[in-house]
Amino acid sequence: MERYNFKKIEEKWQKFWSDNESYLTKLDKNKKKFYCLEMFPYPSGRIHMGHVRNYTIGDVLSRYKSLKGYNVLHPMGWDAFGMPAENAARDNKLDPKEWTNKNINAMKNQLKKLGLSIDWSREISTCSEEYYKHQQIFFLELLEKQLVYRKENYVNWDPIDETVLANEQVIDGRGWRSGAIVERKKLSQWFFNISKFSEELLEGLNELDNWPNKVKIMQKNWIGKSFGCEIVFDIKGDLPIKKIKCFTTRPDTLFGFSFLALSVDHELSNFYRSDKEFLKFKEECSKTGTTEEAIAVGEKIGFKTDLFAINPLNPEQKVPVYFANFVLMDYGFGAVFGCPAHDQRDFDFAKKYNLEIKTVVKPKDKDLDFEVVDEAYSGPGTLINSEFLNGLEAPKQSVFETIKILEKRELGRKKINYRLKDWGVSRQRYWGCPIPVAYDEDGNVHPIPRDMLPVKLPENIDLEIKGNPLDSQNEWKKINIGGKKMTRETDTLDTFVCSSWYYLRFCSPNERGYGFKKEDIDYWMPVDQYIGGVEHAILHLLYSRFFMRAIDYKNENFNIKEPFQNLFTQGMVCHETYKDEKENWLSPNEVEKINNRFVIKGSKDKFVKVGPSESMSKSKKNVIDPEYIIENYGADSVRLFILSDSPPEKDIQWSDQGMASSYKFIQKLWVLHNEIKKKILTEKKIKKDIILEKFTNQIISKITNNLEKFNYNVIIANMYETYNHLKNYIKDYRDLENLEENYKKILICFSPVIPHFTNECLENLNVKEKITWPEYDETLLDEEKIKIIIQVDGKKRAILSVKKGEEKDKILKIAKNENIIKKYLDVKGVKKVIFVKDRIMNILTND
RNA sequence: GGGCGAAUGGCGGAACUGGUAGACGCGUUGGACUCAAAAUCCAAUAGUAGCAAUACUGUGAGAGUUCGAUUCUCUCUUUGCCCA
Repeated sequence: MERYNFKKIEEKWQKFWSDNESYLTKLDKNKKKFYCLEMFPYPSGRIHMGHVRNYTIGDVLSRYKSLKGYNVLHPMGWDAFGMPAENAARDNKLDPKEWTNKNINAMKNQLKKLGLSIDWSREISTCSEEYYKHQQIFFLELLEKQLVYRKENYVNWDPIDETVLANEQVIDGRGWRSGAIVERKKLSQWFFNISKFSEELLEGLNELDNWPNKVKIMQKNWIGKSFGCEIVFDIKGDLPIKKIKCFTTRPDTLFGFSFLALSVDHELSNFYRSDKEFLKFKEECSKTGTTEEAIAVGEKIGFKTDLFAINPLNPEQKVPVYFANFVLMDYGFGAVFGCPAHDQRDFDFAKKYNLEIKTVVKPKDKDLDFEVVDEAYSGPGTLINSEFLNGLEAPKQSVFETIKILEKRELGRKKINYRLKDWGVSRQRYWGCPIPVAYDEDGNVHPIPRDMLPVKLPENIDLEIKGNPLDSQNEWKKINIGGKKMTRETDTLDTFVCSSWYYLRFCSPNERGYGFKKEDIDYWMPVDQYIGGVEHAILHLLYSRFFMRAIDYKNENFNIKEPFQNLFTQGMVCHETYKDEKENWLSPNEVEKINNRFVIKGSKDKFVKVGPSESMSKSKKNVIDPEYIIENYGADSVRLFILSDSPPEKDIQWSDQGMASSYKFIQKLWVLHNEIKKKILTEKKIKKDIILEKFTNQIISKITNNLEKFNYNVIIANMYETYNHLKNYIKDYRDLENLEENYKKILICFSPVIPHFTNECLENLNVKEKITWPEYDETLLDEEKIKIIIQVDGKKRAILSVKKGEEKDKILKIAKNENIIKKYLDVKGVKKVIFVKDRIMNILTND
């Protein structure tokens, strides 16, 4: 017998699948569809273990569903626009397009070596003109529906690179590349009006029964619906602004009002434009950063104006008006009323500027003279020191009642506020989808006519130039629309736009006129199972949910609101981290283990510091290259290992021993297969053995159920179990009539995980017909003899083997005769017997 | 600070609706094969006591519900993630 030659056999089947177009999918209304989608990769050039895990999980599901008779759509594409291409191109003087396409080819080959059941005829790449043309059409449609608009907005500006930075590119207030101190700059930007759908997106979460709860909670928090009140404050002072609007969730604490704080970007700031002190303060504020976290952690500072605000519930009270760094223009109206006693942020501010701290809510268990001293109290309680509001229950009753009073006196009104902001989609970069509009001489926006689409990216451009690369393309910028000279928009779209609709494109990848065909969408959508990393829990998933609604807004073309019916978020692949004595990261292949200690390979005595196991990342060098592993162990072994050690939703530790043992398992299976094959081909077929029949049924049942529940790690255990059992079984039995049939069923059960191996085995057994998922016979799952546990006073004392369904009295009689049970009963005597049929008998004594 | 989750042998992890805790894998130990090693195969492997049968303890800690709790409830500890 030959050793299992994974290289030869895996290549053979991959070629077979490709030559026979085994995974080509066609719309077939007579068949039930199953759309299995994994988040598509960024074409960095090499796949990593995270991809292996993600796509193996999806592939197991796709193969299973396909064997179950579903018409499975399992496509793959490339999230191909974005910064890395631009950076790589600039650093190596390459064309981003070439760089990207080269990477795509390399990664595609790597993915193919994993033996994935992907319909490659549907491959899409978001950087292809064919793809982004449709995206531009969607953009213009959204523009027509007024779901896209332009407004001025603050961005993180890198003054050295002359470019806009995303929040994650700002590290400690400096640009990640240039190291320049990042400034806040106002730019005119394009926005998608996602906030229009805040309520719908929130409501829609209720339909998503098969999404992980934590993802739904994250989205809910992100949308951040809060119930509160809009209050108008009268302003006293020398400025023409006499009223300021404010949003609050706690209008009931108005009697604790001691200052009014405004964002430095509030319209009132216009009156301080020439005030040097104010400008200095504003600059100070810009250093705090724009993230909410930076504001919460940072020191609260303010700039006092000469103005006073009047408490609407107590016109006698005048409080100072400040500009403060912790108030954001994006939230509410850029103005908050300060109630130091019941908000920690306001409390810190009041302490710093010596403002009054008046307690107006007391906890239930405190007296009326309760006073806030060291920290703000924001819990529930009863209103005090609040005149006509006294005694109300905070916050529920008091908020509600206060709003009623404010509304009655026309001082404010009930308002629901959402934290979700509109989605800024402008990026001042080259490698993205051009925004298909142009401006006339007066700056008016004109959509590019459909017949002039796509707006293609100019080629051979110089990326060394600072600033927005498209802005320097003077020739490209010129366009003539309807006889008028215009200038093109030079911003490109956020790459999240590309990934917000790719799942639709997979349904109609070759449709020319429009992004998709209705007929295809009606059949394939929604995605039945979406699989990807939890890091996309908020933005990508929320944007996709928005996009689906936006495309259908005012059209009502399809009834699907939610693109992803089921969501599964897989865990990360982790590995120990290593460092040398100079704190430099070391990769696993620079390290070896000698006498249980890690040393630098070949050095014998240069010890290595072993750090905690962390998610594989290039920066920590704790990566294992999938291609190397596939070369050495084969795709089936990697698939087996990546599923085996942990539940798919949890992180998995990479283990070389684990990987090796998966490889050995395939080899052992091959040995067993050859033994069984020999039996099938040479022995007589005269005995039908029920034990084998039952075992097979049990295994089918276990694997089927575990597949349905995503317990993929348990499936691997089931496979080992099957091997162990079969191996022992085969020794004692010969001339079996039902061996072939049962063994084939078992092979099919293994096939979603190790498809190359099982295909080879089935071919060995001359299987030519199309295989289908085996059914199991429920009646064969039951044993007629079962084990029943006998407890005395709740402690297990014996296990009896009895007929299934045996009656209580009979079992009790047998149990009482068991020496070990007798021992206990003789002394104490029986008080009560608890009996659950086929499960357990608990004998209680007179203790 | 808030929200959500997690905690089971030396390790990763199993355990259906409350009913034999530790499936399966790794590691470890012993044995077989071998001149030897690797590979492979066989066996043992939660802890304590015991030659053994067996007994006791045991699912982060403490309480509760129950004939019976890894599973349900409460409090606490540690830890992870998300938001602030």
